[in-house]
Amino acid sequence: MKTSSRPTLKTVAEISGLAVATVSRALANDPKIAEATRARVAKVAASVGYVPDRAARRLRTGKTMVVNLMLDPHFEILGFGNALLVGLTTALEGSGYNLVVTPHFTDVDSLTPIQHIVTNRQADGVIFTRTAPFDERVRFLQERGFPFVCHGRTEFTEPHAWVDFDNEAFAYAAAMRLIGKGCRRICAVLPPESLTFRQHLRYGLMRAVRESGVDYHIPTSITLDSPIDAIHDWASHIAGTPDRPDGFICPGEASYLAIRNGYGHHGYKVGWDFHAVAKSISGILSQIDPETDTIHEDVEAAGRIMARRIVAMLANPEAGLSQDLQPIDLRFAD
Amino acid sequence: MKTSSRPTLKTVAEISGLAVATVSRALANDPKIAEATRARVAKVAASVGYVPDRAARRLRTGKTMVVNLMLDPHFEILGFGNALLVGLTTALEGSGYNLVVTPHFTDVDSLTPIQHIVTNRQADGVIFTRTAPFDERVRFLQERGFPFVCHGRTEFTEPHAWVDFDNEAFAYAAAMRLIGKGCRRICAVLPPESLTFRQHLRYGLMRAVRESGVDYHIPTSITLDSPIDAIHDWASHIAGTPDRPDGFICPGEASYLAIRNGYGHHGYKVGWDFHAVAKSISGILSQIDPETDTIHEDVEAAGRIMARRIVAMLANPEAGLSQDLQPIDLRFAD
DNA sequence: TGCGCCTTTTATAACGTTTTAAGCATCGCA
DNA sequence: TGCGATGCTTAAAACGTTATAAAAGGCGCA
Repeated sequence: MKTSSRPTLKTVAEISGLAVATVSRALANDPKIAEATRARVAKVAASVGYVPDRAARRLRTGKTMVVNLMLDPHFEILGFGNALLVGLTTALEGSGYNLVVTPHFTDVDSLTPIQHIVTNRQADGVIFTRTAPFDERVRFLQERGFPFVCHGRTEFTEPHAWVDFDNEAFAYAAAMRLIGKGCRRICAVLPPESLTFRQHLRYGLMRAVRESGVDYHIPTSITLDSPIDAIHDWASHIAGTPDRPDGFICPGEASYLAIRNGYGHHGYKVGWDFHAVAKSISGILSQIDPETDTIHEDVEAAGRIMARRIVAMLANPEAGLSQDLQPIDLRFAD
Repeated sequence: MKTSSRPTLKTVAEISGLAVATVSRALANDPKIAEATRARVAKVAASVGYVPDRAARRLRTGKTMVVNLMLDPHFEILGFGNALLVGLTTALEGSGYNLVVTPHFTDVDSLTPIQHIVTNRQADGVIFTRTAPFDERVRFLQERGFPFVCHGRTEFTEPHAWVDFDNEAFAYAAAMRLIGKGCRRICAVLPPESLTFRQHLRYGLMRAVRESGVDYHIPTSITLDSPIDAIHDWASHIAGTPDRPDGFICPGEASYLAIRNGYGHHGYKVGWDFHAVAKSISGILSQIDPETDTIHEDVEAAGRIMARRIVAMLANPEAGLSQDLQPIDLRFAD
């Protein structure tokens, strides 16, 4: 009758005059428990506001009911970690799973925090971004049979669950758009070699180049991960060269701005003296340069999908590997 | 000798030939355990890679070792949730506390998720943002004696832990800067009445107005939370009126852009036909309009501080209420 | 009546920890 | 020799679950 502490199975059992075990199984909807009993127990449980103890469950069953998001503080501040998080948390809401967020630095020590989670059973599943072609996290989790969904693909032959934006289609569409506007030399700022989607973007660009015979350029001194000032300076420099690109594919909002301003230094105006197609993530670009062509990547949706995927995998370990390529969403002015 | 499953106290006990209880207390550095034994146990534990089971501990002690961040999906996508998250997770790293992120909609149902956490012991402490003058979350947590740190202050007399940016100083400094540039009518886009920092900003503006005798305007039809298009349209409209403001205080990056573009519609150029001081959060503005004056709010630092605060409060419940006003950081061009 | 066979319920034992109270030496001291 | 301290260790219980195995009750049927 301890009214102050929160109700447990025992509380419900005493009230309903049943054994703890019976209550437990009734709440689990075990068909071996009489229908009437189940209903009665459910009512009592609801009336006292019983909610199962996560720790006790976890201790007993070994299931943590936790999904771990590993996020890289280096890149996710200006990146899309936030929208991803919103998608993840909202989709996880009501699933019983908690999302715990752990920092980990993709470049320096990609594996250790994940190993820790796996070997010490800190979560039932893991989610991460910035996937590499031969990502050691993927390799490790696969060989340990630990559930995970990553944002981005790998080049492993063994299939695994992932969600990805169709960057190949993005780059191709962007390039074709630029070509349609009369661009003769197209430049794409790409992510570093270490990330898989660099290749996807490159393929998209190359396909367009091949089909149209236009010239192209891929900078080697900077990447999407470069400090924004570095991209700016590079753009400003190349704008002064005779073979400066007249069309840009910017797979990120910051890189677009840096390039637009770098060119601006030389008096070149976007939409007039050169063109650009940018990937839109936050949607802020439509405020800054409404006339610039963008293709939207819905990162929040990606988060929702990833959350649903991991929950499905955890509910049913036999669930087939889900692979989800988000189609591009063209938002060109006309 | 089960080599496959992870080591427990029992494992360590068997190896070292001691009782489980002894090992537990040795690892807790209980002085009642002989120094030599403690050392030996520590060595064995380390050698087998023992790491205590969170669930068992939580069940036994009642401490969840979880800090819950409630984030509002409505506002944190374009807001500063991400930087906050980075600050929180990095500062929590190694503290033993996990950060779990829960969505909750500040406007519609601010309290329910928090009540759930408190009454069902889902976390040891709570962190949230967008604090209201008489925030019901603060009231609830205070009367339940549940540890929390919020971003932003309240108007309650009872003190509580918070971390906040000095918005009063920001608004004052911004206004003075605008006045120094010759502005005659200063406008500040403020957050909705429901948020405490609206008043701080207003006080800062009013102080500058009083001291300098300049004219001012506070829009009533839009707030910082308005859709960016609404702000844009409002700016575009007011730019066409005879008493349009010639100086803007923008406590957010998006609002700055919306205003700058709204005025741009009428051919008014920022830095020439009107001036603005914006709060810089992501730092992106220095790319977009390098010449515009900004004052930086270091949200990541706020996150770090909040994390450290809550950990301190949890370690020592007697710890005084910590209140932390982040000073402004002027970054004016000259 | 007695036996087996359902259906429904329950006692018990774990899961890995911390804590309480008790145990066991050893020692000083009478 | 006995006896209380002292210093260290430990057995056992508890936290709230779930799973296993067994018990209880009712019913049909010989």
